[in-house]
Amino acid sequence: MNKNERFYENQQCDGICPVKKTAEIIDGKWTTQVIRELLSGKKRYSEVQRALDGISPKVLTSRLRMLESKKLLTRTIYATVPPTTEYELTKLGEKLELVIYAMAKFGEELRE
Amino acid sequence: MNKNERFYENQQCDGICPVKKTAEIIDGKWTTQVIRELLSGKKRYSEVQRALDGISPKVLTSRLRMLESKKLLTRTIYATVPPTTEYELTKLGEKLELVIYAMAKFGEELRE
DNA sequence: GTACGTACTTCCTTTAGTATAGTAACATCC
DNA sequence: GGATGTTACTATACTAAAGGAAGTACGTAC
Repeated sequence: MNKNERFYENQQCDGICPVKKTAEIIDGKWTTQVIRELLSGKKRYSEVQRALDGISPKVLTSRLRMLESKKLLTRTIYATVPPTTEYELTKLGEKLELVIYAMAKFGEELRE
Repeated sequence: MNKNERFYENQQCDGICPVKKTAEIIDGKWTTQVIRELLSGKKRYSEVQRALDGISPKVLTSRLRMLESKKLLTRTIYATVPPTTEYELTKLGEKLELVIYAMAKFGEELRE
């Protein structure tokens, strides 16, 4: 980390700061958890919904659509009956694993 | 990352998930930026306010108090005139650097 | 006595999230 | 053959939280 110890200084955050851009993506109560679910492989809408106990369909749909619009995941609809939809992280979206991983490691430090 | 490749799986997120705990801390438009400012050393209230263009005093105060209550930073008031307050990350708070660093790296990938 | 700096607080609006109900298309149960 | 179930949503109504604009209290300097 030494060679990057000054990455967080002001001048690097003029205009649009990379930290801010990432913060805007992972902002909200559920976004990180949706991403975490998809890190273990593509999943259907209902699978994500069941895994994230308590998320409302409105919020889940809005988070998935937001991530799709940012090219972090793809949405594939299958014309089965009833129709199913699969969500899968893109290569870009998979790079969020490093962020989620850092968050998980920090979260473990918080046990008291 | 191989030895930890399954860190994000469900069973590790039963109860209170570490990712969720970290997400609750860094949630919001300004929290990560406040932390980033303090990563380069202790700062006064007004210094943080000037660095984060557009933040309202109410939001800044609430973020700083929240971080203080979670033991991520300390607040020291000096009886000068006018009084000054210094905010400094604790050892625990400094560990957020790894999270912010991962966020910065990801944010750089988003340039298009 | 008015203007300034610091560290806030109060008020109000906007946004995020919750809860619940409903839709379309078919398949199976009774 | 009508009722019920499944999937992936959409719609509506409500509440709680976040955030922005503006004001406050305390003193110094001039």
